[in-house]
Amino acid sequence: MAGRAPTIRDVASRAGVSVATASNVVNGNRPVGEASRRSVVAAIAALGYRLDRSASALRGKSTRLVGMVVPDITNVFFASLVHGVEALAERDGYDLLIVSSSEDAAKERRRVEALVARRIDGLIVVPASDDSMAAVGGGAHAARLPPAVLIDRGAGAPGFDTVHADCDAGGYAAARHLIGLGHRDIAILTHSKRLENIEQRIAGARRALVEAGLEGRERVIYGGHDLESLRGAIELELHRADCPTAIFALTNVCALASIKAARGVRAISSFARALFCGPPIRKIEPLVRFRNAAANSAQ
Amino acid sequence: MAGRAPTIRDVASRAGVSVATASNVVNGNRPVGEASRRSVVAAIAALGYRLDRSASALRGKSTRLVGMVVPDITNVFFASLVHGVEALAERDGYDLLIVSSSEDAAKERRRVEALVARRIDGLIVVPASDDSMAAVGGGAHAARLPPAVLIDRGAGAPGFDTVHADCDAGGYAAARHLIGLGHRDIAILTHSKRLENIEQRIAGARRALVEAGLEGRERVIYGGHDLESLRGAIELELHRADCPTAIFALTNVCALASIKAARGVRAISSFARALFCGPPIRKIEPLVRFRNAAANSAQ
DNA sequence: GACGTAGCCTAAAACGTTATAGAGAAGCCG
DNA sequence: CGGCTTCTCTATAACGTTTTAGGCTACGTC
Repeated sequence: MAGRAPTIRDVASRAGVSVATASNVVNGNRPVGEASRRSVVAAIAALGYRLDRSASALRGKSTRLVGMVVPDITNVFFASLVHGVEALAERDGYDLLIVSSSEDAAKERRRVEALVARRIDGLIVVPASDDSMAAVGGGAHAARLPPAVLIDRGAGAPGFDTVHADCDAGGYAAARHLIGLGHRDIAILTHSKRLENIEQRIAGARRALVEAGLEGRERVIYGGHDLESLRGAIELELHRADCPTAIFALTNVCALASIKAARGVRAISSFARALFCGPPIRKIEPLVRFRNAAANSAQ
Repeated sequence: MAGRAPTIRDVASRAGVSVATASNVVNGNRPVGEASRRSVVAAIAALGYRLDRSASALRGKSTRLVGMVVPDITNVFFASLVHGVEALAERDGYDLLIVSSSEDAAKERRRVEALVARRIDGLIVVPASDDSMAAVGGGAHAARLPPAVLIDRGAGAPGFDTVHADCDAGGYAAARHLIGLGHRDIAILTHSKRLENIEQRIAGARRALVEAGLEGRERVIYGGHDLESLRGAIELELHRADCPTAIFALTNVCALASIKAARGVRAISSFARALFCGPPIRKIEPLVRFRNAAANSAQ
């Protein structure tokens, strides 16, 4: 067995062509004659050659690496974004470097710099706040950013491509829906973070309320980014005598928190209760086991 | 402004030391005298130098890159794993390359090879099947794998470190719990994939049933990996005259499917219904908008 | 004073690839 | 036939870092 992995040099010499030609076969950068191409392909197969992306990244102008920053990979909304990006990246031969900002602008900045140090070809960010990425572009020795696109937040930030939802229209539609169902006391549950995204959803909802003559009747309830603080916040509201009859949850986490809170407030019929509203199952110790490779191989 | 990013050469010459010394200051590889260290640090700050990880990866023996393969990042169980790994990786200065295998062993293999081409320092995999990773190690020109650990599946695979739950004990505990609640007709919902993980959970549950004198009364229901096929499978069961009174859902996705199915089967009281059991809200078009950097900057 | 050792430092050779500049052959046009 | 273009190919210089091998100084010991 060969001690070290074959390099493009080995391929070239076995195929009887220059290193440059071998390289051109591998990455189709420049056209190569049919005869040369064939012998290079054969040599690659015979040696089991694999392009070393580290070297390729250093010398070439592309790393075929895309960086992605999300506030919380555990949130299925962001996970879905990652999923979509990953699929397209794979299709085009890119690999995805995913980092988490934990909704923290400072950490986001640090992580972006780490990605830039990897010479990523492109950057996709769900910013921690609307203006957090603006800071990364500036400064004396600012990280020279690759082409970057902001998703979900920071819509229209100068210097970036952005993709975002029309939150005003969404908020309006959601509120209209609840009003149409006959609700007059609507609570709006959201995270206590100044985000255009959120404010526009609220603005849209308010517009619908005003149109329906319900001006000022909504209550906006703020919680953190975690399920539990949101649940606590909305639960407090649901226990009041004049509790709302509907909740407009501004994000998926808010919706989950609302459902959790509602379960505790009203009775739910027996079958479903047994299934998912019963007393929590005795916490089963995960009983996690570790086995090491040496032991595994020994068997 | 400097046209190109400063290199360690620039740092060294500004600090009046050799490149090797500057490098040693940056990565603490070998001790450096206090005076030299200071002037290097000062030069780094003045120039805004940042280590180029591509070059570092090529020359050095470590890339500070960890690869991670999960079947589906959208599944919150795997997302949580990623979250934990990412946190530790960041703490230790590693970046995480995450790829998705889509529960497909062939794709898993391709993705692992792509990661190896990046010279990752380590590999963490939730295998598509118990033996899918065994194949990657072998072969004539097999990908020379870095230290790798298998999570959740492929427990005890030779050549790998593995981390996994004690599924038999878990299945036993879950079934005991349901039996304790008085259930005699228990359905087991799971994915139709041959996985030790799953089989041991079923075995554990069966053990509990046998102990309770309920031998053979369980029904094992198989669905795919997606919510909808699982929901369809369990719903069929729930509509039978002799429908089970409890479901042991073998994974989180199975549990979600069970809940979805159960909602359609029994009435749920009004308040909760309005919240999350009402007719689905009119699908609100996301109204996604794109804006490009040029336009954003022009404002 | 010779010698060994420890501590700090440097020059230069890698690492495996891609980009550049240009060479040689073949074909076409006047 | 000279000059031009086109096509294929090659030799070689990067890319920015880390590692290797060794050199110099200072210090203690015999």
